[in-house]
Amino acid sequence: MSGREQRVQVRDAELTRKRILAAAKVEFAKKGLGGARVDEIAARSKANKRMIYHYFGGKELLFTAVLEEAYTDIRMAERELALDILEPVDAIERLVRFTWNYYLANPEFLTLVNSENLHKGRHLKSSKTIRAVNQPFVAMVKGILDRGVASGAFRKGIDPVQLNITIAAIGYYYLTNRFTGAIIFDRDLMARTMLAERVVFNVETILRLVKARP
Amino acid sequence: MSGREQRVQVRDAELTRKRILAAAKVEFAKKGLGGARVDEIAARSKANKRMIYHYFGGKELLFTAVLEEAYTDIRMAERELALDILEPVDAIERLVRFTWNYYLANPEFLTLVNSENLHKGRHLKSSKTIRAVNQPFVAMVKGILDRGVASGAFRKGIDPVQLNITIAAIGYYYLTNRFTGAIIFDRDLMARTMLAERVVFNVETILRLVKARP
DNA sequence: ACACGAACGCACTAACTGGTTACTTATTAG
DNA sequence: CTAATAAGTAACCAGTTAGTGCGTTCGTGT
Repeated sequence: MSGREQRVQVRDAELTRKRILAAAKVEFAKKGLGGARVDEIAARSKANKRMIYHYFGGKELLFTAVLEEAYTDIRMAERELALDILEPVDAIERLVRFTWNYYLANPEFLTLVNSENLHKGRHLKSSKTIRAVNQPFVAMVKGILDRGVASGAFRKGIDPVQLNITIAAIGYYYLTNRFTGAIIFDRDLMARTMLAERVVFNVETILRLVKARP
Repeated sequence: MSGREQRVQVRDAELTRKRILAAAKVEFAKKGLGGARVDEIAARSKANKRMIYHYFGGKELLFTAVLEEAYTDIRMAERELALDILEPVDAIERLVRFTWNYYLANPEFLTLVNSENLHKGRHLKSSKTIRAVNQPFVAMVKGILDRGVASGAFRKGIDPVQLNITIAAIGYYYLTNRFTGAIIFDRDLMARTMLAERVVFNVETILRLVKARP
């Protein structure tokens, strides 16, 4: 029982960077870019504030890094769905369910995207990562749509961009606006039954939109 | 030409209050609750900062007042649509178009709602105004749906709350996330042709969802 | 063993920021 | 006309807040 039982200080640049990024994601998601506090991120990550400037260069650059990571994560998860080997109808339904579940499990993603749009996309405008990571996804949805049209399952002339936006919209809006929604509709929108009802409704909405025969 | 050509100081409590409220709406919509600055609101409204505390009691209470006004405005506009005297199908289409146009013409509404949801609906939770102003609207959409089912135009079993949310969602998401959207889809989502395409798509989405026969 | 760069931490600051105090000026009831 | 009240202002304050200067400690290549 010697005196020095203090935590042995281990230096790990990559780990510290990751701790800061994780703490920043939580803080930015909870308070927005304007409301987030650099000191709070430092405290939460158990890193010194000085390290934030060392690794990221400032609050705005840290925010950019958080956004890039968030988009990379969702697109990586989507890639694992392997939608390109499914029947078109199944692929679309799976994408609708996945999108819903991802938003439900990662609500920070929604507030981060909202924050970035409040700031007119300024942080991602020049990001190579974002474009690189999103293009394959958009192309894949177009692929599903084309296969569906070819097989006669889907009707012609659907813009893949509009479809993509709509699939995201019906899940995203319900969840980001769940607080004002609960007040306006006087219901607990996060109750199990309501959530279950919503996915079914969303799948129905999208399938009715794309299917050739109802 | 006597010396005192200075602006004759006119005192008008109601006008000052309105100027503050209008300036606050702009500032909160642009920067969010956390990013908005009380001094900026004072400057923009050409009122003394002290007046903000005099009329509203503080930043958060001012934010609450802005939100209440924003919701009152949209519901007032909706009431003027007189949807209850239209054929169900026309009423729904008109509502979809109105919602889209309102969001397009009043983008502050979108960011204000986003901001309030970032703060978990804390400012509107106890607001009587919000509930009072929204309930007739929700009831009216339910009315349209019931009439449509009765006439055989709409299919049975559609939850009016889910429909309401969906109509808002497909317009709202496209517009609030237009900046990240433009980056991801590499298109100007605000171009005339894209906007026109979107309303058509939205009407199509909702009509396919509610109609009994396609 | 040792030197050197990278990781880390303390303490500070200049500019803010929400809110207030103390005071002046216009309006109006009687 | 005047006293009371409400509208309006300037200056200020205490607490934050993003960002830094500078010194210390650790790990590693030689």
